[in-house]
This record gives sequence, structure tokens and C-alpha cells, in this order.
Amino acid sequence: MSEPNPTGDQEFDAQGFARGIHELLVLAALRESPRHGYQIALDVEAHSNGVFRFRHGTLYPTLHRMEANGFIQGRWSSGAGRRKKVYSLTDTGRRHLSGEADRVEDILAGLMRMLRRAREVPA
Amino acid sequence: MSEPNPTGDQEFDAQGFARGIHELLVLAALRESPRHGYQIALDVEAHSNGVFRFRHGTLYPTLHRMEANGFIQGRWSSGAGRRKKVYSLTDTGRRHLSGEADRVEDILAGLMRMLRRAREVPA
DNA sequence: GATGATATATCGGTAATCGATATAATGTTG
DNA sequence: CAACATTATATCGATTACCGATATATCATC
Repeated sequence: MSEPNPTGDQEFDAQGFARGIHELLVLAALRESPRHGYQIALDVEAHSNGVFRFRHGTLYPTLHRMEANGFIQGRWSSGAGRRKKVYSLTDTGRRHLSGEADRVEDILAGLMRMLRRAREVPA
Repeated sequence: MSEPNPTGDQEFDAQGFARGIHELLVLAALRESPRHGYQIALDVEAHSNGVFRFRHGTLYPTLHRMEANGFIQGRWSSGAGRRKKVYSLTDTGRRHLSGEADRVEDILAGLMRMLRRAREVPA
């Protein structure tokens, strides 16, 4: 039961899934144009009908991790006023975005099959 | 940004999501008839095209937690041979099953909106 | 000048997955 | 029969990272 998956199918990794969702949210928010962290949080909230929300304690560590992994690149805005760190997608990040989107979509398909099954009325 | 959701929409709780998936998998496996743990693991694997898989270190703690929460009830099979703990759905568990299914479905809808957005080609 | 929104950062508590390890009965194969 | 794989359950410790709380600072508005 612990052998590697022989089918090559996407496998649900519970630990990685939540992280992946947060990273996808960031990548999706940046796909058009660079944004700073707070903007990303607002963007995510506005576009998800209240389903997704970045807590401060999640947002910034996520951004730092993603920058360390080379998916996004941050530059402190040089202008006066409040300091903002503006992030943009790297090429790696863009590739990662589509790869992860595919991966998550497979998982979602599996989840929906599971949901249908869970709802079947017992014979 | 940390106020409670005013819309009443289902909100993505990253920590609870993975746990919820595992519990739904158990509940779905038991919806028809009682099964023991190892059977549940095989059932889940067989019905998910390899997407979902219970590790031993996840399966049994999950079952114990769900039993402690009153969602399932286990009885050691009295017959000879290998000892098996056979779990069945409680009424609470059955209610929980449909509630969680609704909740997860809302999240899935949000995830799919997010995925579509992530895939839009930048203008 | 007080309040609230904007903006970033970090820390510690918490919770759960997951690999590893243990135990044991049963089935199978040479 | 000896060795091995499968069935079956259990627990521990390392790891991971979310999330609430807390801190700091700027700016607008009343």
C-alpha cells in the first residue's frame, strides 16, 4: 500500500495540497501584471466570492517561500511613501503555474468522483 | 482582513481541508456497508483511479479520531482468524457526510473558478 | 490626535500527514 | 517446512506550514 503509484496518475498529497492552493492563488493573481503582497490578498478575496482569503500569517511566509523557490521575484518599490514589495512571475513560476493547474485539476476530478459516490443513496 | 466572513459562504480552511477529504473518503467507503480499516483503504484506492491512497500512518489515526468524534463506530470481529475492527457509519456520521460533501463542493467550485482564472492567457 | 486602512514581518501554538517501525496471523510457493 | 508476501492493526517522531497574535510604520480623514 506504500509502493509508488504505477499508473502515473496524479496522487493526492494532503500536505502539499493546501500549500499548492495558496501558491496557485498567488500565481493566478500575478499572471497578468506584478502586484505587491497586500494587493494579492485583496485580489484573491475579490475574485473568489469569499471562498479564499489570505491571512497575514500565511501570505507573507508564502510569498517568501515562493521567492526562495524561484517562482516569483520581488522588488521593493523605489518611490516614496509606504514601502511595497512588488512581485512578478518568473518564467519558472509561469511553467509551475500551468503544471500545478493541471495537477490540481486532476485532483479535483477525483474529488468530484468521490463526492458523487459519497452521495449515492445506499441500496 | 481577518474579520469573519460576512457573506456566510463556505471558506477554504487549508488545515481542515485535507482532514475533511480523508474523513469523506472514509464515510463514502462506509455509506453502503460496514468495513474494516484495511478494506476501507483498498476500497478508496480502487474507486479513485489511484488519486487517493491511505497511508497506514494516516488511516488508523483518522479512524480513531472519527470514532472519538462519533462519526463511525468500530466493533472487533468476534470470529477466529486475523483480528479486524469493523466500522460502521453512525447517524451523526451520515449527517456529517452530507454536510461535508456540500461544504467541499462549494470549495471545489471556488477552486475551479480559480483554475480558470489562472489559465486565462494574459492580455 | 485618534482612528482606520494600507503594508510588511515574524513567532509560537497547534494539528495532522506520513514514513518508519512493530506485531502477528494467514496464504503461498519452492 | 522454511521463506516470503499479504492481510491487519497500531504507534511514534519528524516534518510541515497554517494561522492568530503581535509589532512596526505610513498615510488619510475627521
